[in-house]
Amino acid sequence: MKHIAESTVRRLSLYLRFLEEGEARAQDTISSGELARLGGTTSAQVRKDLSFFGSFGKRGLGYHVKDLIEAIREILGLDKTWPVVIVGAGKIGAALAQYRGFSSRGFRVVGVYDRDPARIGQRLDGLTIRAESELERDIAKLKAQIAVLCVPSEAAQVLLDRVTKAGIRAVLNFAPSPLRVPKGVALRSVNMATELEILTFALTNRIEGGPR
Amino acid sequence: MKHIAESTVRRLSLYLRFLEEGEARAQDTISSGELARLGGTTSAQVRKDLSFFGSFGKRGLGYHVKDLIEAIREILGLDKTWPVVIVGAGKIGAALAQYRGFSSRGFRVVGVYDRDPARIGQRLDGLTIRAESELERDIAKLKAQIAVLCVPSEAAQVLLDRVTKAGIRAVLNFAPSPLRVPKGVALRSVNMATELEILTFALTNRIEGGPR
DNA sequence: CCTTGTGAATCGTTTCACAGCC
DNA sequence: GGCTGTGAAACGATTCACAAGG
Repeated sequence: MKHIAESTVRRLSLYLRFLEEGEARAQDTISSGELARLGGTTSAQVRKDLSFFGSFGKRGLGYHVKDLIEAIREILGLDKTWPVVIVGAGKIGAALAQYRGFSSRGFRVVGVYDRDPARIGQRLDGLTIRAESELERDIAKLKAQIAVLCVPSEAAQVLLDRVTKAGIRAVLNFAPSPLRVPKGVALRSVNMATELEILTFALTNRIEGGPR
Repeated sequence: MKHIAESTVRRLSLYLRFLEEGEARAQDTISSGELARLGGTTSAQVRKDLSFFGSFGKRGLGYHVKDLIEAIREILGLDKTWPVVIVGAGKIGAALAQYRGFSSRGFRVVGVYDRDPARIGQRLDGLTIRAESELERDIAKLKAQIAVLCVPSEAAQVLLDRVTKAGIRAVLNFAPSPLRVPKGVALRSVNMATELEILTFALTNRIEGGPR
């Protein structure tokens, strides 16, 4: 398959949200123009994004909402439930472990891990915080392929190496340090300070910060 | 000034981090090649990024670490302290209110707000959670220009409208719904589910793409 | 008419390559 | 010799515009 830009995938995720809202309102079909208006893009962009993966629409009519939802779910790999482990049960890790937005979209947090004995054994929304030493065994047992890293910078690379050796193939990192991943492992990093800095750049340069 | 790409600003934020690490190790100068290696990009990219804003290097030598730190801080608007208000003191809002990565980089959380009477008055790391009704008065009094939105989707647009009317000019949004901002207000949204979906897309579509 | 799907054109970003300076 | 700064070339993403189908 051709290479797909990250921006395309991000927009597909957005379209999916609008489609689900449409489905909830019993909307039957939707045009590329309407999706574009909702998503702040152009109809040509919507059609191009979808056309990478197939022909889902009907000329003169638009896209059938339910069919397109199913198609995009399959494209994004959301047609199954993904077990996710959260590494680090500090403030951010604990918040994410209880975040409803994950479970409502095909992700299931199956484990939360920390090295601090004071935290191990505490309960978070139906999950018990476990010792970091259990990570390897649990990842194998639970067949988890996705990890969310919420540990301090100093620990991030070591833990990333450990979880990828144990079978994790995708990592969402919240530590504010750049990480190296083995080939074949997907990595995304969210750096809160960088996000704020993009805003202060916009403020000091009086530029508009576009939607992401 | 010419339009600067978001990717450029993001890289500047990254370079700044490496430069600060270099400064801590008493490193005097750094080349574009070294910055590139650290940041996973190319030396030409580093030089191009910097050249949008001026000539900071010396040919044959590289960049003086301290000077470049100062220059990038000024470019990003980090040469002053920005008061930030956090709207919504749920799990994510509370975690961010206590996040050390903000305060260590020129951001000062000056207020945390919630509408839930059970939360109002609770203390978070030296701050007292205040009533959402105080937002307008406090934003004016504290001259805050940046808000971090950590409220449920349904409330996000209403609160965004309120804070922008009160003087906020940049918003970092964690609610998973698209928002509209008035002209002249910068907005960035971080959607945790979308980040995970980009990862599941990568996992699902790893057809070709090299040996493992 | 309406709207999709898509080659072609445009626009923006990254990489190349080298002149200029330390 | 080493490294920056920068036009030019290459690459990639978005927008245009239109043929084709409901």
